[in-house]
Amino acid sequence: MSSEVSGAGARETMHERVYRELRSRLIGGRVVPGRAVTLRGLAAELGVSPMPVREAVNRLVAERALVMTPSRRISVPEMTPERFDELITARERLEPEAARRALPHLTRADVGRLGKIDAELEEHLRTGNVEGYVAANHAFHFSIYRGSPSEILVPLIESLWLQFGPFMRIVYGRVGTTWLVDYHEQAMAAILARDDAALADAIRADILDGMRHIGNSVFDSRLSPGRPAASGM
Amino acid sequence: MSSEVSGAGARETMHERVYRELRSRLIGGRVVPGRAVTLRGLAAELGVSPMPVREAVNRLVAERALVMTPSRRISVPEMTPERFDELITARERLEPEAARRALPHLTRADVGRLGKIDAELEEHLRTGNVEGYVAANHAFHFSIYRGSPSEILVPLIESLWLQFGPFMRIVYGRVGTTWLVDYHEQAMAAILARDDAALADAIRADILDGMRHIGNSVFDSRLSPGRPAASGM
DNA sequence: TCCGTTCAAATGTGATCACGCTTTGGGAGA
DNA sequence: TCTCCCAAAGCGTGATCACATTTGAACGGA
Repeated sequence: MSSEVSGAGARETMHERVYRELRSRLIGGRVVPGRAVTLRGLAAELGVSPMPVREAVNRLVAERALVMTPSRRISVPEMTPERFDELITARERLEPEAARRALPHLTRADVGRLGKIDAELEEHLRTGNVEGYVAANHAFHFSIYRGSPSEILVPLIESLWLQFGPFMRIVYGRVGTTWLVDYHEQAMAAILARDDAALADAIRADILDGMRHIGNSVFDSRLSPGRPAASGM
Repeated sequence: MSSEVSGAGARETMHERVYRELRSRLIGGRVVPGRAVTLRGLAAELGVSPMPVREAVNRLVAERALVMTPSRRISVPEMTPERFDELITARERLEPEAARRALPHLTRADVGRLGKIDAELEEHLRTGNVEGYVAANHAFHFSIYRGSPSEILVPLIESLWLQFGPFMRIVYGRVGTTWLVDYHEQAMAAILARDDAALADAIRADILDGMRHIGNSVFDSRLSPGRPAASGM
């Protein structure tokens, strides 16, 4: 009778709270790649003991959202061209399929919500609000994917976004938020038309076009998906 | 100077050892879905304190190889038709791509090794050695995928196999190990021919054919990939 | 015989501490 | 001024304990 009615032992643990906080920072690009983090430091910052932080960080390391150096130090992973290329590929393979599977469950009302999110997204783009844009883009994609209850595909995709997050920050700081080709509207139209192939294509195009644009601007071009850069590193 | 030359702090932690042990049990199907596991129980069984077990189990929960009930009890997840279908889809989307990317790095010597693994695999099939078969099949696929150093795709695929493992045990116990259509030889031929499309097709066929056969025999047929079963649960 | 209550055992969670290793910063020597 | 070295601080790891909650079975009443 404290505050929740759920009753069925659904109380949130502290390490879950910490996990969600760190995750939100990562997806929102509010952490700097390469920066080292420490259990005691995070614990002090979040006002908890090192213990829950340990569990949350361990989980993020397992999801490859954080990395551990050979000397067991924790840090936000740097993006390499190879990693970037693999992430694009994984997104391009999984997200259109997730969208296709969600389509039968998406209603006209869902499209309405997507339209609102997309409007906010463009507003953030106009005002140069990077964090807002990233959050809205995340919301747009996962509002689609989560249409179908998924235990595998959507968590997999979330882990990919988690790995992209810290990189996005750098990217948008560098690229600005200018290009904007609107595959989101194509996606919404495809949902209304119940056309799963068109929806998958719109998602695929959104990923490939956006990511390639970002990758080229950061990694000195010449990074074509499916054909790894032959250079060392 | 103790035993390893690496020197650079590469010593293995206890929770890593526990993680690898549990992981091996899961992939090898040496655990029973639905069975509850406890930290103290595992700790006693493995001769360590509950602490490293806690970290290993948390990691496996993060990878969805174990699940946590709402009342925070740990157990090996049961397979549902929906989960099964999603796992097939994820494998079918990721593994051919991983193979395609590995192809440029695979040598004739690698194919030789694959041939040896495949021979062992068929021997295990003949003698009805389920664990041996599962291990050999795992070795075959990942010997291909790991041709290319991968930080994203291969770990993703490993997590999928981890989720399949406990199910396989039941499956092979029920189906026997009879059907055996050899896409593995097609894969090896494709590697020798440097034909990435053919390699991807062989992997895809191996996955879809094998998995659909298994799924049909366990889930009372009528489960076609990409078209979720409409029944409740 | 069946169902509800109760109570002890067992569970995951979080805190705290000790340990070995790595990092780092300052001082001694050239 | 530069280099080397050593000591102190800081790190992740693992052990142990207290605690709230959950489980499971014995018990008593209908």
